[in-house]
Amino acid sequence: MYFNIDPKKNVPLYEQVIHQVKEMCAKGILQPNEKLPSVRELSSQMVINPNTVSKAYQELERQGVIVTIRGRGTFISEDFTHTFDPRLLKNMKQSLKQIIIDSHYAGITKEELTKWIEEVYKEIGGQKREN
Amino acid sequence: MYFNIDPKKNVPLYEQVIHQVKEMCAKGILQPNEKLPSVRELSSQMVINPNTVSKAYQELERQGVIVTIRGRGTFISEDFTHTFDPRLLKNMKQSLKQIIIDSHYAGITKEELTKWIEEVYKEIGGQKREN
Amino acid sequence: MYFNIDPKKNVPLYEQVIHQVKEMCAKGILQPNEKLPSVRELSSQMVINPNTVSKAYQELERQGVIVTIRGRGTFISEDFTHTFDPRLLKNMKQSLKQIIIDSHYAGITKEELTKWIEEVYKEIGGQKREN
Amino acid sequence: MYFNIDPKKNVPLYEQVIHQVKEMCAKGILQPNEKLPSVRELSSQMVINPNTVSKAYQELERQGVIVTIRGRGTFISEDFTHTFDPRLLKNMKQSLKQIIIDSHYAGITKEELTKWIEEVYKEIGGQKREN
DNA sequence: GTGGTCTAGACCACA
DNA sequence: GTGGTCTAGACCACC
Repeated sequence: MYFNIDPKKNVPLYEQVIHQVKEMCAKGILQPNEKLPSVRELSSQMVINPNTVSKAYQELERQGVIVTIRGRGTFISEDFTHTFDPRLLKNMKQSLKQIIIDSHYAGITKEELTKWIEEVYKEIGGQKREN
Repeated sequence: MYFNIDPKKNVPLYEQVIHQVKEMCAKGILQPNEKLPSVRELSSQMVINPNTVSKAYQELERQGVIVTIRGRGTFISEDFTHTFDPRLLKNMKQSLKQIIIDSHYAGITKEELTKWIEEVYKEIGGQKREN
Repeated sequence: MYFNIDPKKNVPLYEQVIHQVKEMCAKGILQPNEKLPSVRELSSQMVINPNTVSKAYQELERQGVIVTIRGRGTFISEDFTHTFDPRLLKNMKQSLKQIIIDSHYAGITKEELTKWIEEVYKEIGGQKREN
Repeated sequence: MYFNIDPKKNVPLYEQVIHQVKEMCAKGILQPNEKLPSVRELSSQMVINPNTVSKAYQELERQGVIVTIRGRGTFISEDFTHTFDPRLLKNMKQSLKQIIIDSHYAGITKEELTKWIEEVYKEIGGQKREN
């Protein structure tokens, strides 16, 4: 459980935590039913405010990525169900488009970008969550 | 020159303007040396504050997308030169990774995502900026 | 942390702030990782509008001189990396040429001007930033 | 008489004209008593507004670089006398300091900067105005 | 507490 | 007419 958090980035800390957890799940580093560190543990380990970790956990739970069982702790959820939110899809599509355009302005060719994407899928490929 | 701005989105207004201009340039709707609407014009057209448009224009100029000529107005740059900023590249790569993971969680397959990307490139394909 | 701002000068206030911060960094008065006064603090201290300070800070961050950490404040960067922007170089060269010509018109000899330059380098010499 | 004017620069056009004239004088391209093109001539040659040229000429005359003789035209002044304006000196010194600091941030060493200065003096060296 | 965004409205320099 | 700067004051997200 190593977290890579950079307060200098303009991405909010709590979002970085969310991203990290989701990434580790996708890569299979975190397995379903696995226990996550407590809010206090994680916050002291990362040297950030407990509220920040708490907020991240809440959002992760809202997204169905984790579940907290009162008195027992927080766990990776066993049964992740995709939620087809059309607005979410639209947003992702738009973000993707924006990145493509920006990369285009930065001189990145379609081939390079495709290579990047391949790399990401390779990292998470063997551990595809298919439930 | 139709702009689509949504004040309800959590993306800042001025960034939305930036995105739109860059997208229109990439698609060829805006051609090099073409005049953009004046700050006041665009702001009244979009029903937003002139300062907001101004901020967007200034950032676009910083990125080299447009040039402003004193007392005359703002124009699409004719000579866009890519700047290889390693930090920028890293950020884009990370954003891309995040979108892929999020899309993965939303149940989007690699094939679907690749299709999306193809679509974007098709839109901007014929008008590739090649300087 | 004493700032000298002159609203009567034709140099914009926010640029004066930028210059001052960069000068203090170069002289070693401000050290890497040191915290800068908050936007509100500095603005009330200088009796200028917070937005003006904010604009200066944002530009300084863009230049890599400072970093802002969300909810914590702004700090002098610890790792300043030079960016070789050819346009920037050209501009500086031209400004320099102009000053030399103007000083020439004002009757300043090459020797005097060289002495001025020596003085500036002496001020910042011992504290050279060597990222 | 070739003028190099770039409306895209953030330096006002009329200042660019002033700079050019002064530079050409310093280099000896323009000699004392030499006639300058009329406002109309120059403005049409440069494709800029006559008012802009006029403003430049007025400022040049104020600085004593040129003289206009009603009905005859505008000429490079024969007897240029240095004006020791302490405020002007202070401003130049400050501008110089700022350029040095900025160049320092851009990774330019003292040696490089000195070389730049040498080059400028070499250009204007043989034609030093000493009256 | 921090900075970021936005608005409204003013003034100025430039062309 | 153009964009640039500055102020005053508001609201928000983040920590």
